[in-house]
Order: sequence, then C-alpha cells, then structure tokens
Amino acid sequence: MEIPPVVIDRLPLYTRALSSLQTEGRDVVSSQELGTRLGVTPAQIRKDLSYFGRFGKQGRGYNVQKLLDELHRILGLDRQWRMALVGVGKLGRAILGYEGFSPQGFRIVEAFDASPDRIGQRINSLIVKDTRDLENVLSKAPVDVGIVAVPAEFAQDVIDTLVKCGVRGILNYAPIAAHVPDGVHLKRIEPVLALQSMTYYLKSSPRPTITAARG
Amino acid sequence: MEIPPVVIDRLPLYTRALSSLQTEGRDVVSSQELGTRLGVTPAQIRKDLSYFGRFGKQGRGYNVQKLLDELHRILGLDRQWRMALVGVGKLGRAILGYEGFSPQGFRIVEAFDASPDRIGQRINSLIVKDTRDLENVLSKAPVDVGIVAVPAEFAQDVIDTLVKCGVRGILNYAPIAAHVPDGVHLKRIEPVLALQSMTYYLKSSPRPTITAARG
DNA sequence: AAGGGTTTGTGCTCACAATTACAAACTTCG
DNA sequence: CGAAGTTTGTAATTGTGAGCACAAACCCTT
Repeated sequence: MEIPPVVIDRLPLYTRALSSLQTEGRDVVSSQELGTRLGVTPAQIRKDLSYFGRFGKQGRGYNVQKLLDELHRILGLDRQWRMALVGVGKLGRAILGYEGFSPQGFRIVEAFDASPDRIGQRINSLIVKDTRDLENVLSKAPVDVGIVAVPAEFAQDVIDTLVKCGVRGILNYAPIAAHVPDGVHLKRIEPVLALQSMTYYLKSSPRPTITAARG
Repeated sequence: MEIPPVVIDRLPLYTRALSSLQTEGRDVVSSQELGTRLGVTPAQIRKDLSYFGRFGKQGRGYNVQKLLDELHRILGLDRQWRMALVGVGKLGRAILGYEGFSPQGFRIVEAFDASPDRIGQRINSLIVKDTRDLENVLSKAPVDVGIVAVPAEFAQDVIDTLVKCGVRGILNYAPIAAHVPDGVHLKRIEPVLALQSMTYYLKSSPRPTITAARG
C-alpha cells in the first residue's frame, strides 16, 4: 500500500505533540485533544494513523508512550542520522550552530566548502574540508543526509555530487528548483518563498492602525 | 473567485524562474520550458496563471518581463515589506544576518528580546528592544510581518502579542503548532520537521556502500 | 452486571486539484 | 498567401485527500 506523502508530513507533528504530552506526564490522549492542540481534525489524525495499524483503544484513546514509540519506529526516528553540510558561509555557520538537530537524532558529522580560506577552519569541533574531497570522505564515512547551503549558482552541482556519493536525502537551503533522480528525497527550506506567498494575502487588507496599547 | 492556496504557493517559484530567465536575457518563454526548469507540468503552470488573467500568446509563449511584472503585482512584491524579529538568540542573529530577504523587498526593521543582557545591544545596525515594549513600538511604526525566533515555551505568547499589535503575517521558527485567529497568516519554517518526514523514505533502503569515486 | 458515556477505525461522500485533450490563435517558412 | 508547426487557455475527466457518520469496542459508575 502506498501512503500519501501529506500523511507522512503530518506524522512528525504528531510525535512532537506526543512528546509534550509525555513531558506533562500524560498517559493517554484522544484524537480529539491531539487535534485541538495541533489544529487538525480528529478524524484526520485517526485516518492518518490507521494507515499503519490500530494503536488506539475505543472509549479511551491512545497510550502516549506507545503511540510515540510506534511513530518513532514508523518514521525511522529510533536511530541516529548522519548529515554532511556543504557551504559554511554565513548561512552554513548558522546551521552548524543550530541546536535543534541533535536532540532529535540528527548530527552534522562533516562540513565542506570550496573557498580556500575556509577550508581547514575549525567550526564547532568540525574541520571544514574541501568540497572536491567530498566523494573521498563520504566513501569512507557515508552520511544519510546532505545539507546544501551554497550560493544558488553552485547548488545543483553540489547536489549532483552528493547524489553520486549515495546520499539519498537532501535538505536544500539554496534558492533554486533543484533536480534529483528518483529515489532521492529533497526538501527545500526557503523562508523567502513562504514570505512571498504570504504577501498575496497581506496586500489586500491594509496594515491596520493600532487603536491603542490597551491591556 | 477563491484561488487555491497551493496555487498561490507556486507563484513565487514562477517569479524566481522568470527572474533567472530575465537575467539570461530571454524575452519569451513557454509553459513547456518553465515547467521543465521547475519540475512542474506545463498544464499546471498555464492553469495556475489562468486564475489571474491571460498573459500568454498562442504559438509564442509568455513575455518574460511582462509575466514577471504581473506576478509581482499579484503577489504584492512590487513594494517593500516591513518585518519585526522577536528573539535574538543564536537563531535570531542568524536570521538578522541573512542576506536573502532584502533583495526581495523584505526588511527587518525592529528586533526584540526579553533577556536583559540582550536588550540595548546593537546587531546589524539594529538596537535590540525589550519585548515588553513591542506594543508601544509597533503602534508608532507598524510592521507587516513578525518573525518569531524565541524558545518554544514563549512562542505562542509572542505570537498572541504580535497579533494584538495588528501583525497579520507571521513567520514562525519555533517548534510549536501555533494558533492564530482567522485573517492572520502563519507559516512555519522547520528544518527538523522536514528531516523527520524524510527519514521515513530513507529508512527503508539501506545506505549504499559507495562503489567508487570514479569520474 | 448493566447502562450511559467515550472514542476508535473505517466505509462513504464530497470537494477540489491535477491532468488530459483540444479548439483557437499565433508564428514561421516556403 | 497558405500550410505546417507551436503554444495558449479551458472544458472535461480523472485522481486523491479530507470530512462525515456510525458501528463496534471499551471505560466507568452505580
């Protein structure tokens, strides 16, 4: 059976809400409550989960711990994921410094750049290596995911190289519509695109004058 | 007529491809070529554009400049957009330093934080102001978009405040499912969510051993 | 143990988006 | 100018995902 990608995209949201509930010490949660928290209809949650099995109990709901474990297993979050960063300019450095990856099992284990004055530098306990050595390095110590943070004009080349190295997951921060072969999964992170579609809705109604700072 | 949000989300992609074509000196482009570049079917492009008017010419295609202008107008990209950043920790600083916003007409004009040792600091020619003064500051100089880069536990509060200040577009970097009233547009930027859904596809087929670095 | 109250899992329906397909309009070339 | 070749815009079709609604299963109280 083929599971719709939109469903897969929602599962991480569920895991996050479940983690919160777990921290709060909750044992059980209903699709109703989960839905309210996430802004999703309860039916959608139940349907999404039903693609993978029957995890709930009628009259009671879902066991938080059990469902969390199941989702981790389903998504493959029950292991560590090795990542390589390409491009350690401003953006790349920020990504290296980002503390949100490792708690979720994602580790940046290599950093590459093409600029001579960056190669050899140490950033966050990683030595920046030459992009031209990408194939060599990754053949000895493969990674699961490549993070692309190079200027737009080099991005497709870098992606091609990563693919050639067997990397099958790519997180692309460069503002291009990259092409990858079947079987390689690419996600783009582009704040600007998000803004540019948001303005469509903002432009119509004018910026309101603040009535007062009351309260 | 109500235009599907997915259509709106694709328009910025089109503008970007058209900008490239313009730089390359191209006068005219067909939906065919545009589609190949973007990985979208030509029919989809034509249909998307048809929601807004008839911009092409049979037997010829679209005038690059004209279509670009139209899309800019449609999306509201023919003006400047003022943004306020809340949270100048590691992530916030990276956002402030990001150079991809201003070329597209998005300017961060205010920065806020709640931490006393950050308030008053100057970062990139902006003085960090106290989050508690948010309402005051924005009532005098309103912004169009709020960027939220505070820890998860404070994010909803910050978003509520922004909404109260009349901000109707929010870019949320915090890992929470935020709630906003109707009429307020929220987009989340979350690399981790992207990774967590990608792993679903990566986990099945094993990490291939690199055959060789041939080529 | 029995009944009232919950909540799941899922068949069904509906809505909507993607694709197909084609007439109409334009270009180009002989 | 006419015919062959492009390409658009859209009507019609197909495909797909979201929501509804309900039977079945479970909990809890008395």
